[in-house]
Amino acid sequence: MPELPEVEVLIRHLRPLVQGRTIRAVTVYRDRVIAPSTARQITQALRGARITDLTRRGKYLVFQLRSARSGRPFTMLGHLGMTGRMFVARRTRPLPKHAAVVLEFGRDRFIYEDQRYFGRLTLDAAALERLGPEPLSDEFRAEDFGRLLKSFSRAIKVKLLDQDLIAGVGNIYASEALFRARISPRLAAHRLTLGQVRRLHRAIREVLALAIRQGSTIPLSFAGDHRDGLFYFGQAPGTPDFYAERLRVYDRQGQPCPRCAAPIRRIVQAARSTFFCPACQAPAKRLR
DNA sequence: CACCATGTTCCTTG
DNA sequence: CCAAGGAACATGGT
Repeated sequence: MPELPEVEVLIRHLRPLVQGRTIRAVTVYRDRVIAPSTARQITQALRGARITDLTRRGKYLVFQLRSARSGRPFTMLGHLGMTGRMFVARRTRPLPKHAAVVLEFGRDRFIYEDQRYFGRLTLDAAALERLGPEPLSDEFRAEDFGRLLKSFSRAIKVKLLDQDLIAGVGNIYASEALFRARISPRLAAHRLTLGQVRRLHRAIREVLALAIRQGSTIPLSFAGDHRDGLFYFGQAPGTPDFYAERLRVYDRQGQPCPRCAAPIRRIVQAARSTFFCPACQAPAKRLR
């Protein structure tokens, strides 16, 4: 679920459900996800506070709140890690097994659930300061991107995952963007030509924008019983797997490349899988 | 038992 | 301080 497009689709669904709501009580079931905040701190700050807005930055969810006591605005940062989910449900529904934090609104409540607890819901918003440009905004420019890439010898695929360089690209869309740009994932970042940088810059934007569009259009599943319409929860049961279908190379090793029919390959880079077409994304020939 | 998983952070080494 | 490379985090699926 959680790369930039999935988080974007999530906040679009969630914003109208949380905006204007007052938090009556807070329960922290797993301290690790609120670090470095403490349960005491978070409970204190959130009780009585009102959620004024919910936005996205990279893969982070940015909750804007207003304190009950001081009237001051403050920020809470959410991240889904690998397996996190955030949704609003009736208070009467049973909590998921891996509920990490619950915010009570009254009849409804906001639930952050995370099987592996790699995600976050914290008052520490420092992580935002390090993030690179937002890829779908004007601050992401091919010239800057190319200049940045000049200082790294690591493979371009690995650098696409570096949130300091560009915010929001993860393991799936890194492979997808490189495929679209016809660039080898193994090419050293500082060796990209200006033309390749331009193609990659464009491909990143296209891949992410397309995923948001499709994520907003495909039949989504709402809530645990798939009926009460309260939250985004992946795709509806019984519908085709558009999520996998729309990906051209990710998790498709051995299948024919959609462009040239050569078998897609899987390699490991920085301990993560990379998928690519060895023919379409061949490294440039060395002259000698 | 083995390996794999949409992510980030921390540690060591150079 | 910078960059590379790897392990660690925690749980579950195959």
